[in-house]
Amino acid sequence: MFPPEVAADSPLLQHLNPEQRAAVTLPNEHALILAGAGSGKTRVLTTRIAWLLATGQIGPGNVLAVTFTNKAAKEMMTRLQAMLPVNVRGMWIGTFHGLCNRFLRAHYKLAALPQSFQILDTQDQLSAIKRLMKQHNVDEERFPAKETQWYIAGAKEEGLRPNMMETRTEEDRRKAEIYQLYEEQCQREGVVDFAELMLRSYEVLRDIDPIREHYRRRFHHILIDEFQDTNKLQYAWIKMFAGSGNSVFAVGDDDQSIYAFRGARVGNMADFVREFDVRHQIKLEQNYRSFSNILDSANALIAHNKTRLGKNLRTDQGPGEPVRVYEAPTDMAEAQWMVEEIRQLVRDGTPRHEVAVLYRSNAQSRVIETSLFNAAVPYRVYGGLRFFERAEIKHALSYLRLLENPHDDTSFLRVVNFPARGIGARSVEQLQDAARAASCSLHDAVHATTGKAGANLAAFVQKIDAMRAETEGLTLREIIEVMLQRSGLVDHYKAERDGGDRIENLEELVNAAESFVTQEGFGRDAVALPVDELGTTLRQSPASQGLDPSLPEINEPSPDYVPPDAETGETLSPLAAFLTHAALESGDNQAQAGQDAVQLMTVHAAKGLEFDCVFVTGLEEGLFPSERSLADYDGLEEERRLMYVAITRARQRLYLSYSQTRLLHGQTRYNVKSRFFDELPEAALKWLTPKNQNFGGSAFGFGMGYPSSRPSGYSGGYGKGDTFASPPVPQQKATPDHGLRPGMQVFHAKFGEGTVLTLEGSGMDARAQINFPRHGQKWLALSVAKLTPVP
DNA sequence: CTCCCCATTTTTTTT
DNA sequence: AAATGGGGAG
Repeated sequence: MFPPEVAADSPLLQHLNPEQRAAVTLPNEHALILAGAGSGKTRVLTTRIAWLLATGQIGPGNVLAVTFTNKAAKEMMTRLQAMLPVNVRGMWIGTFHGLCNRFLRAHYKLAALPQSFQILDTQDQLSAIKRLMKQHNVDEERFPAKETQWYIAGAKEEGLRPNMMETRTEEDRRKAEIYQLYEEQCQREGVVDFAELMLRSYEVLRDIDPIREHYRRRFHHILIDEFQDTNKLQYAWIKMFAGSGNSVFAVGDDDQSIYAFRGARVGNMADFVREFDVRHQIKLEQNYRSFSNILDSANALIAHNKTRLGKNLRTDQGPGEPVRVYEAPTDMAEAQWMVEEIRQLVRDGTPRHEVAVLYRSNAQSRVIETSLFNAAVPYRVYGGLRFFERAEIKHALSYLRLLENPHDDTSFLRVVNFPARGIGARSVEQLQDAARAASCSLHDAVHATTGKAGANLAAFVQKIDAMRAETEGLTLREIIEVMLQRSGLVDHYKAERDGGDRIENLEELVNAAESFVTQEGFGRDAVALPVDELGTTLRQSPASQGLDPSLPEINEPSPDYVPPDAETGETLSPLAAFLTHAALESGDNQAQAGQDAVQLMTVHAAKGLEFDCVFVTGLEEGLFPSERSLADYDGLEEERRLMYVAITRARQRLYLSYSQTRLLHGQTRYNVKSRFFDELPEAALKWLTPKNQNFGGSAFGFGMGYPSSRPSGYSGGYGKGDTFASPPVPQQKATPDHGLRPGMQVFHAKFGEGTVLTLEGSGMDARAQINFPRHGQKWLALSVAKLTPVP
């Protein structure tokens, strides 16, 4: 082991600025790195690990690195792998939940879980709660299942068990009681929810001294990404690992804390500094992403927040282009303008995937999609259903889970009558009664049922059991293929009108399993890693750690590798491992990846990403900031941070737009521009409206003058014979009877000749937006204004 | 058991 | 406007 100074010129440190280098080479003490947007946060984190390994200070087994998302974990491993010939697979790098899963599999006995416990995702949890409440006659009016779910998850994230819940009112007592029953049900069925993964691990660490001590001896360095997003339980969990002699390296940005609504506590940063007596705080303020007009806007905006640790981004890049601001009369016009702008960007050479359209809420994507679609601009929407959350996939997974564990009642109920096999609510109810009476699983209770219903149930159970026998010893791929056929899922979807997509997804499931087997090494050459007395994997002896080039190359990092049982060497079946993988990593959102497409997503989803050109849309009071956040001050500050995140996504060009009116919940809402505009530096902005409209020459305003491929022009619906059937095509109202069309020349007594831009409303409410060359753009009520068409 | 109609409800999301 | 969920009818 050599002192850090010796390696000060290490190639690892070459491309780091002084602050980054300082962070990477910090001594073994607790540290907080305040990493602004685009300041090279991931790079510092990964290089820190590489540095610790390369200088021989520690071995791969001594690192615990935690992230929130699988994507971040994977990226960390891939980058680390690129820096050092180290086996990242044996290292504890992963998501909070992934690592907890690994921990619980290793210590499943101490955690009082079956080795092959399965994980309930949010959907599963909700249906488990509904089932439980029904069974115990809980009034769903008084205790909606969703709220109960929220209550339970919230409690667990605070580290609270049912007996620790507040029971001052009758209602509190009832809720705690339901929570208790839920816990018992999960335990009985051998399943855990996401929060339980964390809480259970935490409790094992807290209560079992040798385990805690073992891990404390082992993990010399604990690194946490996105620390500002940790909740109370996650922070407590980290504290369990941080014994004397260990150092916690927390990286975060309080200005990018946008998940308070789901329990994240920015306060953890201050608590960490206080409780760990953190002496090393490093701010990474050098931004490598954006030009200064963009950064100045971000800085000026976020300066309006009162509760900040304080940080200001700077860049060496010049001012760059101004931030462009656009005001549209309607949400459709906003979208139309944006599409035109995007087409121009693409013509000027910007790749489409470098253009992002951000919005506050998912509902806003529809109008934008329509415009993009009508203009035939390829786009990709992030968000919505993920692969493993699709109904047909969940059904398939339920069958697979029943093969693995027949007592998984959630899965049992999901597929007992899917595809339909004559087992209705009544039969299921009877079965549930029988199961409760005998306090056994639904599967085991089937014997007790009688009659025609009983026969159907028996046939179902028999089918599952036969399937289990039949798939014995088969590969994962074969198991899934057999299941798809025997369950009747494929036949069912084949018979369905538009079941084609679903069949495709089911086939995709086979592929997913196949690549899972290859990646995880669950196939032929699965090698059990050596295991120490406590069941944790030890990669190599300390002497050989770190730089051994003879280590085998690993093709793909594996975020959810689980060690085999310490005593028996028993390891998870590929099937059980795959099911865990499916629950922990719900898969990509939408297919059609690879295509060069404009990226549409919420601001939340954009966190951590960057693009050459970014459109932030719908910047209106009530929408962004959202009206639900305006009630309290913290809410507004979080919205502002959200806006900060949005702005800092842009590298070169940033557009901010809003609309005077917007169709929301089927009603036109009139909005004022967002207060955030008042918080941006005027010098960095360029208003495209109203002063600077580009109507000259073409005589067409926004949206007009469409390419000949789409003759219908703006207000798309006026075009007849629309052949673009599938994606979202909004319903357009019938042509109003005032006889005006966008693009028409009209004459007004006072304003003279002008061009009709937009038409709104009908009958007495009909309005037109008209551009008069000498008077600018006007909105006129058609019932009042006297307009004559100019031939 | 299935189908259809009516009523309700709309932030943000990862694991 | 649209999607979801529950209840009632066939």
